[in-house]
Amino acid sequence: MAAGDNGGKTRRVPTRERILEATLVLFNNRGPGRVTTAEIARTVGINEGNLYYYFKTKEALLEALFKTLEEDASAFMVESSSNTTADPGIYSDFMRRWFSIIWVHRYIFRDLPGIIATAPSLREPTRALSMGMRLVVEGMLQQMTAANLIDVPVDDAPQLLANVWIVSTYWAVYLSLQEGVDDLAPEHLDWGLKQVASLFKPYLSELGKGELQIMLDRSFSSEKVP
Amino acid sequence: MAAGDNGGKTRRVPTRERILEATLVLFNNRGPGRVTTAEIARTVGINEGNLYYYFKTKEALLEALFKTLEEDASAFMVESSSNTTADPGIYSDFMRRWFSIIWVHRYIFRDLPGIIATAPSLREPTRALSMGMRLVVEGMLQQMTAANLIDVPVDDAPQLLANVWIVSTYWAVYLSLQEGVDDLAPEHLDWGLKQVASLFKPYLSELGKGELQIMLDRSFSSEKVP
DNA sequence: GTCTATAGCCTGATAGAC
DNA sequence: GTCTATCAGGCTATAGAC
Repeated sequence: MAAGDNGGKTRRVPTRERILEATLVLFNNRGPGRVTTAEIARTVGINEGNLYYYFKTKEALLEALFKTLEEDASAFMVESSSNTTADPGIYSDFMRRWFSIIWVHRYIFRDLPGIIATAPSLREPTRALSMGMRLVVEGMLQQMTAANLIDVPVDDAPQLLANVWIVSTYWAVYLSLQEGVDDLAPEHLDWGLKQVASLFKPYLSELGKGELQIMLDRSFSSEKVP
Repeated sequence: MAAGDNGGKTRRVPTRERILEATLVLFNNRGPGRVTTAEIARTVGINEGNLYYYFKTKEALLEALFKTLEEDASAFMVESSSNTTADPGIYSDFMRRWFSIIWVHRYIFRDLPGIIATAPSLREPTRALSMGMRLVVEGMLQQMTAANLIDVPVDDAPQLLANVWIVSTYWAVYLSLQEGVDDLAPEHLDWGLKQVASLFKPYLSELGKGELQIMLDRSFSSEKVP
């Protein structure tokens, strides 16, 4: 076995990726504004100059991280919109997956105006993401309507869609304030999911209510969330 | 007329107050993290050292500003909970006033975790404020229920209350992203009010729906908002 | 191509002299 | 009430080792 060959035993994670992973954790904990490049380097276990080798600026780091969100989100959107099965369970899965994505990239939503201020290049991409998600939720609503799971008056739909976005992105911040939760743990996803579900609840049919219960019973807490 | 005497013509605003006013504007525009003490001093038209004379640290400035929010909020809470009239219009007024307060102090809610990080002394007060408001909204709900304006199942109430808080504090951030609104103008209050109202809408009685319409018709845009 | 060591530059909060 | 000095810390950059 040659030197440098690891025989498929210890797949060495490339430094670039390790940087992105560590940065994501740090950002999620304290927000980009309160994390220094020195700290990132220290956490990864590399030199600050080496960090510079991969990402010339902090903005470049933010952009690279945002790209991973975009990848997660667009993969998700494609799957969601291509769905045609009649199984009502997909709506539960839909919400749960979207919630996981939000959770993983939650630093973004903590102070969006602040992030855009330091990385103006992210302004349009964030808007596009938000618009895209709105369309997906809209499509989901239409399918649910067709499946007799829900009935939302046309007049109420726009506000409902906006509220879904607001609550699904800001429940984490609310929790940290109201409940005094500092380190948001995966089990709090349950709480957030319930909040978003409650927005739909008044409009659900009996069938829809049963489906909702199924979703809430599959607790996040019992799963491994990355 | 003696020097320094202004003859009651130009009531001189104390420097301390001018600092607080200017800081509020700056914070609302860009968030405390992106406003420097130097800029505050420049805006007020005083020296940075003079600013230091009134507020030893940036944290002290945040605390003083928060106190003004507390004053607004507690005055509001007292009035709200002491109300006993049967006029359904008070619920409209209630929401409109609370919304005004949120608007005036909106910098607080932009990155609450960040603010608490730089001013840990605000941790408990912010929690207390949130809890207090929850109680007030809860009381309002009970009154509305008694007045046959609304009927919220007991199971739904907790989530509804949390969503009211989340949407009423984060609609502004949503707007700046989704609509690309940078400088949030008072007329956007209408939009936010509609969002919060839509949370109650499915639970309203016919009487309640009429009342809701009255509230929305009194547009913020046509008023002077401080 | 990957990484370390170190330094320069700049901003911003604080403090004490006036 | 004002001005200037100090001090810390963060981001960026370069030279050179592996």
